[in-house]
Amino acid sequence: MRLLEGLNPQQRQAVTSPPNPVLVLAGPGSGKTRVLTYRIGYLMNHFGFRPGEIMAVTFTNKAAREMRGRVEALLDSEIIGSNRLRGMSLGTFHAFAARMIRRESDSTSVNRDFVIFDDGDQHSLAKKILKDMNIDPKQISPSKVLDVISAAKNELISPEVYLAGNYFQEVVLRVYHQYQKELRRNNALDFDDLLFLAVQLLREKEGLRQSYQNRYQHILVDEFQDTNTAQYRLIQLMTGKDPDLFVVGDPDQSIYRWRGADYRNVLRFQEDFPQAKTILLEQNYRSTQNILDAAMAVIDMNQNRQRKELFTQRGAGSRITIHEAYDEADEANYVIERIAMLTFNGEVEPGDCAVMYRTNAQSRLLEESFLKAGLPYRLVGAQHFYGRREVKDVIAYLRLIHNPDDQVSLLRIMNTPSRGLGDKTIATLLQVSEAAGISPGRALLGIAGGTRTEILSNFSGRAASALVAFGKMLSGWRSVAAEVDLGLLIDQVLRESGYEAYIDDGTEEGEDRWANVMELRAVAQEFSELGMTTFLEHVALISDQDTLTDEQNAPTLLTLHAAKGLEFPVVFIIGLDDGIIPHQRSFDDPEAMAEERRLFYVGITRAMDRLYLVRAFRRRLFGTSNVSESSRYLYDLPSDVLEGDLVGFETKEEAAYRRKTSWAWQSQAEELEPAFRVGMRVHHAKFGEGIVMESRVDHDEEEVTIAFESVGIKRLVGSMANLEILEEG
DNA sequence: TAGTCTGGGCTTTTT
DNA sequence: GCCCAGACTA
Repeated sequence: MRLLEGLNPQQRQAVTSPPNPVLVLAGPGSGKTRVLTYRIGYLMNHFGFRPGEIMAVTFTNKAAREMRGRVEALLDSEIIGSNRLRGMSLGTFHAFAARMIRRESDSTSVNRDFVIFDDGDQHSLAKKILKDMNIDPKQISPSKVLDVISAAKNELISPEVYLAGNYFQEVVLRVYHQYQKELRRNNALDFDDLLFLAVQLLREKEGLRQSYQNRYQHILVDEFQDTNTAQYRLIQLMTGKDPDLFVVGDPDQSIYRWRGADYRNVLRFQEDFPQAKTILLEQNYRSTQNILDAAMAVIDMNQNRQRKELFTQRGAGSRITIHEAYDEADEANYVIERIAMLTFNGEVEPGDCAVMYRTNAQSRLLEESFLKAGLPYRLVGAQHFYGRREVKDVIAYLRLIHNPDDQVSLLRIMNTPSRGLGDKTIATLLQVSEAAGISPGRALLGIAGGTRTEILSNFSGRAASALVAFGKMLSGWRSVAAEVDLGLLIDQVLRESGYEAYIDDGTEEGEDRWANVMELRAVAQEFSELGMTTFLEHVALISDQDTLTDEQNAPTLLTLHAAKGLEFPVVFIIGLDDGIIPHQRSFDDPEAMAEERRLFYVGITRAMDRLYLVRAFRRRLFGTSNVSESSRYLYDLPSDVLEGDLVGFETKEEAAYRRKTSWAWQSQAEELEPAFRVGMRVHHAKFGEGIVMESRVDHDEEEVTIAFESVGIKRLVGSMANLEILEEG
């Protein structure tokens, strides 16, 4: 069969397995997407299954899109023939669950217009609940509580069965109850609810379960190591007596434990399906052998794992460069210089390069250096498009039009832009609508329609007319929403709400914001035919990765987490200092430490040709600059695949000695003799007289902290400030 | 009701 | 050192 020609023996074995449970342990770059797509093709082509009988689940929209494209290409190609993809379920767990719930909404606590609450919505809800319970959010943070609630939901623990063992958990339990109640009142679900509810539906409704089991004869799961209990259960409930389950994953790349993912589901799978065949994919098509050797040396230090011997036919390739910069600014500059050099020689394109880091905060200096050098870059994550205030505002307007019970959206935009509906008016509205047993959004509509005069009587003249005006606006939008397409609706909302004037205020920032709103409008326009429900679901389930495009030929900046699943010819991993990689927060938890190692492994294995591991001798953390230690992982790398200034010339002990004496840097950056001492009286042209509180020599600058009599404490650069010493102190 | 001040906290964030 | 949220003030 020609379909199988391009596959290696292990891939072929996986693709052609009889329709029984199969577990594919796929090393990085081993062609796992290829195996999945070919498996789908083989199921149809060889076994003759219809696309409607097949379900393939991924974790990200991007992965789903990619797989769809590749299956389509395979089907379109001469290998298989005509396009027969119609009817196949191919998407994320959450999208699949949302569709099921929408269809079965009659048996749930929400109706089919439900909205999906994102992190921000969840946060404001949790905060409100804590406030209502008279709990200081500084004592117990809403996000911590939400984390625990999320973890419970991932483990399929409802508030009814949640067991509280201490005061904090008591609070969690009470918030959890209230939180679910509020979600219901908002006709909303959070991400975790989607999975939980889908599991509940399948569990409780035998007919439904039967029909799903009958429909989906073949289930394929990508990134299986990232499944949580709810997702595992969902898959289990979907498989009938004679399951054909094809799961692909790599426990070594499990980096989302803290989100409930449990790579032990791989072991559970082997227990639950003892007949399952396990296939190892070890041949790598991405990286050079040096990179693979480094990766294996790192990951092999983890215990209790199935080892994979990664190999490639690409040859040894370049050595891995280890570089120690002086400090984080120097680190950023090194990366940019290197990229400039590589691209100048024409060896690589700027877009071939990626810079990876452990924490988002590390991107700032990189960005600054890129800007200073006048070079473009692409940043993944952080303030992504759909997280921007103006985008969320407009979406909130749409959500409210779609679902007037959505109180979180209402509160977000009710007075944005300000229209005379202050805190007091809003608080009263919430109170009286609750007393009337309706949502505040419905109350507003009632007021505007003149049917709720008793509610209106609670407000003074000015507030009342503002409420009526807003209610009329909302009800007007609701009636046109059914008639005009999304783009026109958005235009009308922006105009009538005053949002256009509010955001496009003539400043440069305002222009940017307005451009974002127009961008959103363009996306909405594309959804005009599919409708508001689909559009809102799309924006709720979208992620950072989805907005990553290849348009711009520029280096990519991203976290190690965001890098999973991607590959680049040239990779820089920065911040290889103990405390950053591995992160100090993980130090006291062996499981977390194992995950840090996997994270580094993921980073290494993104590189195709060149890998740079960079660290800083000095690093500023929480404001103070400290001498930092090399990441412990650097010592695990085999020296014969390395080159650079940290290789071969020192052991751990020598490194420790060097740090203590810091001789290495004294030659490069001559330590400045401090000119100012604590207690000195000084005079400054503008600030007048003051006393030196602190003086710190950092690299080639002296930073002096001075308490001025007139303006208070200022921090100045000694050589620049033109300070006159009045008294030696 | 909007701008300014202060204090705490600070990892990752597929959906 | 920097950002965000909530308090405070004009």
